[in-house]
Amino acid sequence: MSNIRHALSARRADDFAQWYQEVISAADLAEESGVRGCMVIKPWGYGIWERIQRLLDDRIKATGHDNCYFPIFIPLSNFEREASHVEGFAKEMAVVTHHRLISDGKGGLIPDPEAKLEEPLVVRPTSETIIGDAMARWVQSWRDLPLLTNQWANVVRWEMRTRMFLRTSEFLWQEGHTAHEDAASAKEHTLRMLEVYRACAEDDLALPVIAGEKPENERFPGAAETWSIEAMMQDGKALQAGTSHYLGTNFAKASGIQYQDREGSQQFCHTTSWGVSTRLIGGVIMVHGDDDGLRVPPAIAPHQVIILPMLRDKEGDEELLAYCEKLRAAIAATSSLGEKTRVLLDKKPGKAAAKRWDWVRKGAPVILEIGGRDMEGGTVSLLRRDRLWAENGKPDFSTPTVEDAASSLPAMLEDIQKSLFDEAATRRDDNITRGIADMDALADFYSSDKRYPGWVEVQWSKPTGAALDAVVEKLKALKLTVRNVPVGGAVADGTCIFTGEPAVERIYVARAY
RNA sequence: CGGGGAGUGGCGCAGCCUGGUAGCGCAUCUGUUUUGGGAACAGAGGGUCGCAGGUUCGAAUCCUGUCUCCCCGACCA
Repeated sequence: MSNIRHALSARRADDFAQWYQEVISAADLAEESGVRGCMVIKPWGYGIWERIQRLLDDRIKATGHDNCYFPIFIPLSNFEREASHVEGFAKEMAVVTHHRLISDGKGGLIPDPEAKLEEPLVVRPTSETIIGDAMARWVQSWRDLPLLTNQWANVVRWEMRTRMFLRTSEFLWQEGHTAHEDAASAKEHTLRMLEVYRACAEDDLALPVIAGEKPENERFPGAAETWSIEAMMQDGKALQAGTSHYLGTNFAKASGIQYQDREGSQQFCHTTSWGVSTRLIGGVIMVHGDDDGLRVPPAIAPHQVIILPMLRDKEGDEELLAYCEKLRAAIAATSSLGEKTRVLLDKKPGKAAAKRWDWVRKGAPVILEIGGRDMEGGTVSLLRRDRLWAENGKPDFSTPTVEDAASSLPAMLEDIQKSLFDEAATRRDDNITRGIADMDALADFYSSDKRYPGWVEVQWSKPTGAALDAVVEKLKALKLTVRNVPVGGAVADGTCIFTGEPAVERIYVARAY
């Protein structure tokens, strides 16, 4: 429909990167801060994060974890303990070296040379080492295990190239840290939390994901196994939306997390860690956004229903507002998706028709416009954000009675939640290609189209070490990466696309964020 | 961190080459007329041109440095 007047100026199909940025500003999610790589998360964006937090926190607590809070500063000597961890993060650390400023004599301030810290503090890029320190104190006996903790925090990684929500120098996340008696129980827990992430992504954020194990070269620094959930964006690229790590005894040995077992001998714990971040919001944008802005899945929408009275600055406005308030209360008394329906009566001055587009861009799931004639007829003008346009190229309003609107909203919100997921899942499934059996075909596939053709499932022999490095190089030439080996994926029955050896498993390769 | 591009009222831009202390559109405010739908007209407010130095009688404009953003690359749970 070329006659549709969209709410954004950028089009997904023309310039996905520019469109992404326009959604963030048009939906009022976040803005630049003036500090490199750091953003201000605005109320609508932060409200979405709070919803994600609430729902995920419930899931984390339901699996037996307690929340804690650890310091943002980690003593350098503490951070140094795990060698591969250091190697992985050393290049992107913020370091605190002074604790006082003095005048530079020119009206400015400089760190006081007299106030240099004896031991620098690093700003946490993740908290394995400092939490490991605590675990070493907290765990004495097998009776203390498993130790299941989580924290909600900010972390800092000095990234070379940043993008709002997807990769920022400072970001908000949740990091779970657990200690277990043995490898089997720690691995089991790693997968349990991966499943929690899958459920949260799919059921709460309506993001279809593929859960699986990352290849050796993509492991978290210091991990024995890294698992991820991967989501497909509308440009066909993959986004790692969450990770869960089995850390073996690497951090236990580095931090001295030991316990006395049932036989009375000292054992090292097997630990896990897992996290998801504000990057999820970037995923929601790139999966559910359209040419009119964001579409927020109802489960994570700060406001699910917006009531817009068509005020005219005349007598009658008060009566209209009272009518709207009554409807607001009726909707607020209903439950949707297992919680009280979140409805906002937007009384802000201004024309309803103009305010409507602000809420369209923000992606509120349902907008109810109510004018004098609606009030007389006992109806509302209802707009579903997931089905915005009618055949005639105009907003597709329906006009149920107020009673029907209020009573049908819970089911409608559930339907929107489901339809956003189904739309994304269909798109993902349509863009996974199978049956490519050699590198030439793979290269052709990814060079045949200007747009990203999505993901490809290939079979491989699971090379390690130098052989894996060679595979990574081959893929890199095509700007591709191995995403993961899906949990419960079909068994291999062919030869490795990279080495020609018998394949042992099927993997997804894709371009990625 | 390398290559390229850009920073001028809230947003999007022109002006810069050929120095003479800012302009357009949208938005905002006021008024009028309208209004079942992303209003029209008129008027008004708002910017020391990212920041710091330098050249000059005079700098948005020229020079140097620096910060931030965007794209590509390298890097990256």
